[in-house]
Amino acid sequence: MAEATTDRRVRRTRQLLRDALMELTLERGYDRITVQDILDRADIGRSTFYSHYRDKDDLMVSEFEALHPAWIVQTGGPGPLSTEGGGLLLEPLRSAFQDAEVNRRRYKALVGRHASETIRRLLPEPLTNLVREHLRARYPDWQGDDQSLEAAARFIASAFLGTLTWWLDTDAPLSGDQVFDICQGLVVQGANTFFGA
Amino acid sequence: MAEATTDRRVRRTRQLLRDALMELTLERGYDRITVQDILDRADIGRSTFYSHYRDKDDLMVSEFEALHPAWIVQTGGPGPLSTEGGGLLLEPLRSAFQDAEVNRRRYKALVGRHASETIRRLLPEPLTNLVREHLRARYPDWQGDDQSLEAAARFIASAFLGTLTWWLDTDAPLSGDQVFDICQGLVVQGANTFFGA
DNA sequence: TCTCATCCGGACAAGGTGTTCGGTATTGCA
DNA sequence: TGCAATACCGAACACCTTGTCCGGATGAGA
Repeated sequence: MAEATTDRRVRRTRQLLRDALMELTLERGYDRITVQDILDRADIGRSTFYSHYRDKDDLMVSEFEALHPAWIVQTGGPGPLSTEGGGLLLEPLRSAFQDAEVNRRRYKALVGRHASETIRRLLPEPLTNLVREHLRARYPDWQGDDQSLEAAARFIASAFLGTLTWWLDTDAPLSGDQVFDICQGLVVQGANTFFGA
Repeated sequence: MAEATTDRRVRRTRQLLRDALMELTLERGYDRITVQDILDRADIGRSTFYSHYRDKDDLMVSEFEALHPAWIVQTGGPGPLSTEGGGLLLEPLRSAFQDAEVNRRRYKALVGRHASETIRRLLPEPLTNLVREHLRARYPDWQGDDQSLEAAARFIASAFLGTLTWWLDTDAPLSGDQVFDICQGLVVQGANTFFGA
């Protein structure tokens, strides 16, 4: 869990393991990798691996947390802080697509179709939370019930996440901004109508 | 693969195995089930299992194909056939939500959060195809490029699928029609704007 | 230089997978 | 009803992967 260490050997070992995991995930997909494969690729002993990580999933989660994309950090925080900066709906999410464009390989290994199921199961909830609070802040006068809000938040979050996944997996010649613009354009009118703004 | 058999023993065996798989999936989640668990629950011999199915995934896929929800059948067919019957956008998808409401347990085991990763990976593509052809038929005059259409189709398909999954996993007191109405309401204006209709 | 943490690597048990085979029971069909 | 074909059983098997343990070697930092 704690990634900050002073010992050079520890940093080296963990870096080698994570690099190997990323490479292998992009080559074969996460679930076709064994711990031994990672060990061979990283040239690290078996017992050493288990002195750092509980299992393959633990290693992947550590890589996921090391990425700390903006939209995950935000959801971990207490406040919504998602309406400031740009008047357009869900504008803060744009940075996620821009970030994904820069670190495309890493994102593909983590969020793509062949990523770890553990990670992919983790993603919807924080993203939905982000969207929900954004909607709450943006449409404060809306009077609908919680279930409808939850459904709408989930709807929008799934849409963005699914599109991000698709974009990472294909070789579509679209920039992160372009993809985000499409997503935003598809949802902004519907949301305004739905929430009566 | 071929589920149609005349022998009563075969039908009985396969039915017992699939029932056991469904029960166990709802109880523990698909990936916490071993083949032996299924065998114990169904009271079927080990060798018998492997004479019918390649592995656990194969059994699950057979259950998935046996369900044949309307929207999967449609995608398998040649034509789009998705604009007829109801003028509203994506109205044909309503039947999927209604179907899911009737067969809630089965859908939850197949599409829910703890369903088989194999199945969950299978779902986006046919659903995206359905949506794409629907959009093509509905906005024939649209002049955009293929990549944008693909992104839009993926966006909408992910949104519906994610919301369906959420709805199945929670105990939200919403009917299938209500959830579908929310989805439809959120996307119809955006799509009309996006496709310039 | 010296102490300590880390790494190695081989061995191990445990658990799951998929196959094989001879014997038994049930089925569909004539 | 009788019979040949087929399906089922269950135990054994080899195989793979996982996670743990150990003594000894090596490298880091003070």
